Amino acid sequence: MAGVSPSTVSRALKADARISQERSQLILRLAHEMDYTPSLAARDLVTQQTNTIGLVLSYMSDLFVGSLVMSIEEAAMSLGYSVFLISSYRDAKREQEAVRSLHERRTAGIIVTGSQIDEGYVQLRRRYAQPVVLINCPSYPHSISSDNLAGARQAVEHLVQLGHRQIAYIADPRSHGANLDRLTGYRSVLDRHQILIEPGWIVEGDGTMAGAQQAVQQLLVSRRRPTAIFCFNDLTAIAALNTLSQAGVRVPADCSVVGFDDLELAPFCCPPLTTVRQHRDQLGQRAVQMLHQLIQGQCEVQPETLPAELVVRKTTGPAPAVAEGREEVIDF
Amino acid sequence: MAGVSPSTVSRALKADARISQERSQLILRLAHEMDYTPSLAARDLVTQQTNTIGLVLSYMSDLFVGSLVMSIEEAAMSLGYSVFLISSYRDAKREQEAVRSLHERRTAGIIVTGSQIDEGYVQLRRRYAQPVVLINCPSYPHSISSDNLAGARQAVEHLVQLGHRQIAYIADPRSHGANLDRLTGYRSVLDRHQILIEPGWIVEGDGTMAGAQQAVQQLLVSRRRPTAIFCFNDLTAIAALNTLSQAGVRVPADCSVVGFDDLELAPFCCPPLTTVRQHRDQLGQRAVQMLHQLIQGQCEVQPETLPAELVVRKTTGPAPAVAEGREEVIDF
DNA sequence: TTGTAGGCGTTATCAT
DNA sequence: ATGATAACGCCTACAA
Repeated sequence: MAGVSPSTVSRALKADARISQERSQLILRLAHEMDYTPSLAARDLVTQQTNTIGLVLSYMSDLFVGSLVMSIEEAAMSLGYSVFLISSYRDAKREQEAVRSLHERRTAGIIVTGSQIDEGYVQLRRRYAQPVVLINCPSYPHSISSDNLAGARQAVEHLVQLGHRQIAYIADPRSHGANLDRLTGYRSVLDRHQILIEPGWIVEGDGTMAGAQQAVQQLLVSRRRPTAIFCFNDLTAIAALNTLSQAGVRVPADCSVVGFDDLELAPFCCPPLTTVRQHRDQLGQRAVQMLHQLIQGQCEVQPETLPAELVVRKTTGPAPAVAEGREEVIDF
Repeated sequence: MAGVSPSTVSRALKADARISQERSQLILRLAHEMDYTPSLAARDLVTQQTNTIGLVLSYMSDLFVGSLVMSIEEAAMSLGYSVFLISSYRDAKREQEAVRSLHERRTAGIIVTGSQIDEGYVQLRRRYAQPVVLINCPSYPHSISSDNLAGARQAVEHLVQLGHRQIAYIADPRSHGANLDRLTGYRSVLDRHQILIEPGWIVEGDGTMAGAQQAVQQLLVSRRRPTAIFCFNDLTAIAALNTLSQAGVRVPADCSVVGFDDLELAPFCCPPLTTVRQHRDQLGQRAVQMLHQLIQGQCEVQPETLPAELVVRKTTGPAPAVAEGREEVIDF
């Protein structure tokens, strides 16, 4: 159309140095007029590189994941990558299918969050050429995680310091890695203080808020009601807040509640939620940086753990002074 | 590797009929052993079609968007499409850049939600070959929208029926389309009932919860406090609930609150939130179906509007009996 | 049932 | 500074 060879057009479009001004101008103008856009597929094919990274995540509608994705997108963009997202719905099959399809797309590398496979990637790593970085799976060599253990410890220690001895934990079985660490942190603090955990005080939701609600209801009908609840995450805590309120249990006067994540929502709960902050922006940023290093062939990257810290707001307070000793006799 | 021609391998991999069993088996086995995965870029290039649709959205961390994306992904998958997501951050420049990059990727079609360009796509449509479907922009010929107008009317009518005469609206200027419709619905109901809207009763947030909080604070210091607040969306309503509670205003005794969206979160607010339900699953599903029709060359698609209905929970109640007549004299 | 040949749209290499 | 040529990895006729 411009009466020049494809090579010349190619050079004009990518602002190659060795091309005359006038030709370049002409070609650029024509390209604009006819709305010509080069085909990425063709370019990727000959270049043998897609500047795209794959991101596998659990659910799109998860607030934690949502802001994580934003930080990943931003970091990726600043390094010149596009991001291709796939949801796994916390299903191992779908997760593997997602990774396979990213392999098909020849993405430069993959970030996985909320994995159901976890260490399984050490094997996938050999089969597939693309490097993989996991978020919140510290046992994997290439991973970035929040310090779930320390975060949970701070939360529970805070409750113990407030005088609580009857502390429950609402788990999320779907997030086994993070869940296990938080549970371990919970247990370790209570152990250290020689506080017994009643069997019925560790309850499980199903991942939904309705599930969390049911878990709280179990707690409410248990023989000894806990005076404090440590929740796997903020959404669980919000469900707890609501359920307690419906049951006439005042927070924090009758029962304290602690969440995990520190979503944007947390300060706007009623009352504002005490929770453990995860630095989602740094998690995403470091994950992309690590992946970038791996893509560039640097193999000596170390797994990283980012601090998680307690943010005290209004859902935690002193333990209510109930007849505790007597009840203990009844229970055991 | 199998000692056969590329065509044979190609046929085996896509289960072509005309190939012998044994060869096919062999090839499939070898392919599996050496972890061979065909290159999508090469296939797309020769096939001249990517079975991928592009999805441009405002923010990943928006709960409304999140569940919309899930329904879109699901519908797309069932029709054999992959989905490529890009965030626009409600910025017109980034939105256009997103569309350009999807054009580069030769996606089969594009869905846009939270557009800042809106009707601008009627022009883009000619320049780019890919069909575009907009969500919540009823003025565009190819669009699926919730009935924002009717939804807002139901919400405000509900408040009027409860005796409220001093009703405020918290707007979100970033979502101009939907915001305008909801504002219009709000106005029309009050007009019909010949209820005057105090100038200070239409306030704007900045899209964040903190912004919504400030908007509510403006309302609280206004000369005549509203007895009810209609919020642009649920997150705004949650911020309102919190701010009112902090200020010692009881909901719904002193002030009623209505949201919009009916997020999963809504029933778990304190108190559970009265809101207008948008059928996000249907929005997404219909959007994909419409796009699919356009991709297949059917041009006679009509814009669609999906019903939005009020869900009454616990944040709305009878208007408090204050000395209203007297104050009116003071104010005017 | 299988192989051969051509081409998808781009870039890289080598000439000119 | 520009053009010709080959190649990227795959698919689709067409021929055998």
